[in-house]
Amino acid sequence: MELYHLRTFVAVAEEKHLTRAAERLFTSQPAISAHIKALEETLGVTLFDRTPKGMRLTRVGEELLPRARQALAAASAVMQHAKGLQDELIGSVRIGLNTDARFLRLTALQAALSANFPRLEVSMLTGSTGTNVPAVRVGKLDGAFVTGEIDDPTLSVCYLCDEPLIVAAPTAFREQITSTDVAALARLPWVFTSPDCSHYRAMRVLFEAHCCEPVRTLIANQEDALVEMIRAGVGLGIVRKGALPADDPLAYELPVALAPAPLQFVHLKKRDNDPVIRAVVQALCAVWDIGTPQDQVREAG
Amino acid sequence: MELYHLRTFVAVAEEKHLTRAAERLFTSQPAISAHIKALEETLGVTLFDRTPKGMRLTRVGEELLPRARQALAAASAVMQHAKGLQDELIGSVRIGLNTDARFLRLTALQAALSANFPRLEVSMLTGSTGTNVPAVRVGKLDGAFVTGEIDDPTLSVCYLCDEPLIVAAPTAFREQITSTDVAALARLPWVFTSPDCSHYRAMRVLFEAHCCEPVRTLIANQEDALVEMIRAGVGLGIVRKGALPADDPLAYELPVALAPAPLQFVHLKKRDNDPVIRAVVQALCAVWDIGTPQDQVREAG
DNA sequence: ACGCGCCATCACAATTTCCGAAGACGCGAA
DNA sequence: TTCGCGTCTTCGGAAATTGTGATGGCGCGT
Repeated sequence: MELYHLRTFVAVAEEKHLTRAAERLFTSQPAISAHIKALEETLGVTLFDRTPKGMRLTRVGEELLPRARQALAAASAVMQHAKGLQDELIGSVRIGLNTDARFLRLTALQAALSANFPRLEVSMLTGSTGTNVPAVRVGKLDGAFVTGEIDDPTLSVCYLCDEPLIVAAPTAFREQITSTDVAALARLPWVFTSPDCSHYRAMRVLFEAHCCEPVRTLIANQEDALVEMIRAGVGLGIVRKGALPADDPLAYELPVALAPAPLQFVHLKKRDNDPVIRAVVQALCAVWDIGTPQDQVREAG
Repeated sequence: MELYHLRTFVAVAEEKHLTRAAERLFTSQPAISAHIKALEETLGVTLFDRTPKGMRLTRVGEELLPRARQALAAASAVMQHAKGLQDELIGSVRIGLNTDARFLRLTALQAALSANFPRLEVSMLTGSTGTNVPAVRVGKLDGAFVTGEIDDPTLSVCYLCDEPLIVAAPTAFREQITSTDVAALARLPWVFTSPDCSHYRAMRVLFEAHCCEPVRTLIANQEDALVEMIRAGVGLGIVRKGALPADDPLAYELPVALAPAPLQFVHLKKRDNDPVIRAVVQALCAVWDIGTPQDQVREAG
């Protein structure tokens, strides 16, 4: 028994004629006849009395008709519900973070997403550029914030802004620091970031340009931890300019030129057309006030 | 969208593998794949995430699954209900009567029918042999009691018993009746039945055998009316033996030999295998204590 | 008696569905 | 890394189902 049997059953019961039911269902009268016959055979009952004036429901048919309608309505409800769902974005998205929430404008992102896609569940998961990239690659994250150049052909990258980086020094070091010559600074203790972190790369670029290697004092991979270490006098470090207040009494910025690091959002390139990804990218573009996603998403490498 | 799409959808959702779902549904795996693909296309949504380990329900799929189950259950309810109905006799049957209820053992017939077929609606409609036969022929009655030979190839006849017929005379006529010679009796007034009635034929047979024609005084086509006329002294008449009490003070039986009239039940021959007809015939056989229906139903003519 | 409308049946065509094989892909073990 | 395994998808052709138009039977009304 299939739905078309029931559709035909109901149509014939309502029209009381195979001919009219056939017209209503845009098919031929023999087809309708066959449907009814097949249905009667599989159900093992007679649904209609055949009269010269048409088809009249049997008592059994009368009992079965409302149930057939109910089955059709249930099937229709599936279609209906699907129709309602097909444009709505439903599902979950896991976004990896690589620095603090405020800098990433997460509240605005969340607001934009929940306004446009109220049924999308968003998970913001802390991490770092170094951990986020492989997580996106293996599907543990749907997308992630990263800093610095990404060189992976399987990823799509969406540029958001440039993060200015600075060399920060503890106020306690002020008298030891006689010049901002990099080679001289390299002899002082430095707070490292883990190789995961994008700042690590900036640091390597800086010192490799001057052919020197700083003393590795401590490793921190969380920006606020890094800043705290610097302020506590553990050593110098590279941080986002925004992470260090201008009037901080315990640390200050050294006038060393550092290339800014680009803040970006990455996701698997093969999911470029995934509606969830498009939704997130669209929200990001609104939050960061950049153009249409198409203009901004470019291939990595 | 057809039911098999939903069946496959539910099976795949439960088995989480096209392969296993295919086994469960006794079909091939590409067929299952096509079902899901077609369903997703018609619904306009993605129901499953394809993973190397199998199929995982999408959030949308999860929302749709219970509704799909509901539709299948509703369809199954139609089947179930039909199964329950297919052996039960449902409908109505109209039976024509040709004489009084007690003689036809109607209470016993009704009891037998309602015991075996509680959902069968039985209508007992008064009439006469002459009106019943055409009513059965055109379908106004499903079956009827008739008396006398029926000569219609479209009807099936079920013999029930012989009705003894008698010539009844008013007690007031006793002195006028000097002999039981039919020709002499024919000169007295007679209460006729209508030509519809089976007794009419008996009367014609009687008088034609003696080449005489009685005086037609009155016509009654209801047996109790007939008896009342006779008892009132209107004339002689032919009645069922049981319709005239042996000790009736107003009428008595004349010793005239009359062939008994067979009481029978007739129905359209083409409905021999109609379950409703079979049910009625079966009940009649039980009530009249005759053999199986097959043995008793014989062709008319 | 005839035409009309209804449904059932038939043979054949159109469509759909199904199947087996081959391909793509990710995963895990060697 | 490479191979084998299991998964789903796709493909072409076969099989089954469904649909079509013509035909016939039947009852009814003109």
